[in-house]
Amino acid sequence: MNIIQTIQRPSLHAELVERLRSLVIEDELKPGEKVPEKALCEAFGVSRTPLREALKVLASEGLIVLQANRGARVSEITIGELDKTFPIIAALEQLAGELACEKLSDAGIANVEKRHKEMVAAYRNNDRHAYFQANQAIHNAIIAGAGNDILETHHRLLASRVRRARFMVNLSDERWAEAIAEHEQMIALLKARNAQGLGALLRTHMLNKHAAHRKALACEAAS
Amino acid sequence: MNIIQTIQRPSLHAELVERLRSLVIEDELKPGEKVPEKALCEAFGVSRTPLREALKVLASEGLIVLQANRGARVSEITIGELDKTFPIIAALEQLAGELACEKLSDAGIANVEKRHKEMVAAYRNNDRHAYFQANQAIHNAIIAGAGNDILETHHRLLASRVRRARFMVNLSDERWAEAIAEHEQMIALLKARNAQGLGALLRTHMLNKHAAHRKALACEAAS
DNA sequence: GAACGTAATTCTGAATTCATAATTCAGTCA
DNA sequence: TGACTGAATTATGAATTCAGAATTACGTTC
Repeated sequence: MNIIQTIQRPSLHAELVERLRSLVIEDELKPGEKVPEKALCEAFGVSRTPLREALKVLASEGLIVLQANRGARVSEITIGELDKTFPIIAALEQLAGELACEKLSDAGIANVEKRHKEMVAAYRNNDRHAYFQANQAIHNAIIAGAGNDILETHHRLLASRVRRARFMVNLSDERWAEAIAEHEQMIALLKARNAQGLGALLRTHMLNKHAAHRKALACEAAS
Repeated sequence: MNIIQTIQRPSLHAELVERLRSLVIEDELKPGEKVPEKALCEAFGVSRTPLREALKVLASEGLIVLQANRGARVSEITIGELDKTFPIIAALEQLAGELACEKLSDAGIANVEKRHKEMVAAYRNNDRHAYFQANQAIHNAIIAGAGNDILETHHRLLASRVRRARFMVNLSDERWAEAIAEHEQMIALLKARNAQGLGALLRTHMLNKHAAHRKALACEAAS
């Protein structure tokens, strides 16, 4: 009787955590905005209990902040927060890169390379959205390739806080080109199974991304 | 009017998260054990609602696992989990070491050194408990010294999952001596403000600790 | 007309209640 | 005796209710 899979109907609160997280990450709920408890309950067709349970989880992840007796607000993403978060993501990606070099199968590497080609194509077509998607997919594939779900979880938590920043910045063309070049190198190092090299590159790649974001934000603040 | 601090009476659920986390980390609730919802409610004198909210948060941290319609259990800490967690902690401590070298004040370094001397004293007296405390304090001081609260949070989450392993292992005398030597080096590098060096040492220190834990666990499993 | 004080309303945190799923246990039959 | 069935009990997930805090609306006073 191992054929039949166990039926799993996810609990309401787990479902709500996912849905709400998406709302925040996809910028449907904007930073600083109050989380409309009642409206969300009606929208999702659930009572307040599971929704509030979900809010507590999101708060522990740092995506929202709870104010005593004043409900929840979507966390503001400040430059200071970016400065704290990017280096951590960089450190985790370094580790992921080292592990992925050892653990990723040849098929897995081929998959990364395929994504990379999609990304380059998107770059050539000036399609920022597709570029972003492919870029995301590559990083996720490497993280997943590390075969460490705890690492993956923490990376996802941190990345989700920073991802919203993409709504705020427009990266320069130079940085875009530079990023492509770094990705080219990544593929090469991955194919060569150069763990230390890939780890180091992923770290600097992320720190470069951080610098680019900082610069873009400073420009926008000035204008 | 910046003098008066805002009065903060922590919400029940926040309080409960802390208390329950302690119960798990201090091994009052043992891995695999069912979390007795009703009993805890009575013990803390609260209703199920805030307690269950706290359980959801703890579950998202990975300290407990929720089984649909079958309540919560304290997560088992497996060797596989240690293998996944230690490298991540090592990577974060590396980063923390690099940052602390730059940001820690001279007074902060002096504090770390003081803790270190306490630790050596505990080592000489063969007082494992005091040693453990001082060791903990040193690592926490370095993490805090990095001045990155997000890094601190994630480190704490990961460390709490591994800390319970200390109830399972008895480290060898050789490893103990080795750890002391590594700590001596740490102080030296910190004083020299050698960021790269300290970072690298913290990482290998943590990986050595991992290896020691692995070895001790393997011995116990064999016996 | 602006500032303050008070009442009404809304919202939040937590307790309670309710429906349902899981577990336990007694009874039946092989 | 032992395995299976089904009722009784218990525990869980979620809705509802309730008390109290915060916000808003309104009236009063200067």
